[in-house]
Amino acid sequence: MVLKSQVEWALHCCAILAGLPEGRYLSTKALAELHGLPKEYLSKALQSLSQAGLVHSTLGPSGGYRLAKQPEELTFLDIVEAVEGTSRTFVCANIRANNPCRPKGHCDSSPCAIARIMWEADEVWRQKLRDVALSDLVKRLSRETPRALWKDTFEWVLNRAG
Amino acid sequence: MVLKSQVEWALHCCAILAGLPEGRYLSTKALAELHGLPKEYLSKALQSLSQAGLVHSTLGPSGGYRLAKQPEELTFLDIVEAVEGTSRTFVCANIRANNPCRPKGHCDSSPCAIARIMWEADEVWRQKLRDVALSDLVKRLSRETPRALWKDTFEWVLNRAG
DNA sequence: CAAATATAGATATCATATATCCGTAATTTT
DNA sequence: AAAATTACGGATATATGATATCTATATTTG
Ligand code: FES
Ligand code: FES
Repeated sequence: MVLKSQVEWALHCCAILAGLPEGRYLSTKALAELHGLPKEYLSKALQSLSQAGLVHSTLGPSGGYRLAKQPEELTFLDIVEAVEGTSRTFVCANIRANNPCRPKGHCDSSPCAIARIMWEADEVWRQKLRDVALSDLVKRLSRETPRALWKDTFEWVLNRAG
Repeated sequence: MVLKSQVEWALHCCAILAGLPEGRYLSTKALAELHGLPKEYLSKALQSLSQAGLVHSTLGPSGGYRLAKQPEELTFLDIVEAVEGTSRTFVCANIRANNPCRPKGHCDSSPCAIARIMWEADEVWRQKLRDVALSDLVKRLSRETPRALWKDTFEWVLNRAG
């Protein structure tokens, strides 16, 4: 059970877009080059972000993407779910219903205990991701990235931004 | 990103084995019938439990499986990881290394901030599952299952147990 | 008008989950 | 001793989803 690689891509891209000045846009092509990713496929991830309303896009030359909200208001969970979907990691196939001892016509009222426990674990996972804002990530990255690389990247992005 | 259905199967089977009297064994065939599952494939899940040391098996007629530990000492995480594996849900492909602004020969010391955050979420998920013992599940099930069905199932199992 | 862009749909490829089948060794029952 | 039953491992088949590419279209910039 592994998250799609698009999740990593989306997080990196959002971190870059968070550093973009107001009103500027960065294209799929630039984001793909910056991260060494297949442009066409990365495009799918960005479209997911767009459909989820996390980023805003414009067409034409000098078009591309920018964040639709402030980095403080975008959570990890927003980004992960935009790409990965919101469904739970555990699905209850209700195999308890196959018990041959079961009286015929018996109907289960509530979800079973197993599923509830597994879903609680899913929920703490989600809550943890909800507690981290995109701005928190940017802070950490700016602290951990070598100053020169951070500056060069910022300039590279501004150079490519429409 | 969905857990394999074998995870559900393994949890149900362990819950049944937890009710088995000391020294008795229950076969794959019986467990498959009880849950309406394909015997050959369920066998793979049970083999995973066996390899992880969660259950003990014997060969021959009247052979099968029993728990290798007390239900209080078996956690949800033990069972989930035995079937699903212990790898994390987020894998860092280190695409930050593809940044064209990066000085050549630059080497990353620590894991990146994104991966660390995602792994923290994985860890709270695991911790939540570690906090639930198999005995807790059995308690909940005995409370929520209709008394007659609970009793009939227990008898059915004893009837099939070697 | 020409170039660049996002978007959607179609398609291809690959990995994994799901499922079945068979052979072997061990054990119990007859 | 023979026969039946079982766990186990390996091989194989099928279905589903992830990964990746390609094309066509509409929109915007210059
Ligand atoms: S019946 Fe199996 S997890 Fe709900
Ligand atoms: S470099 Fe992308 S998550 Fe680690």
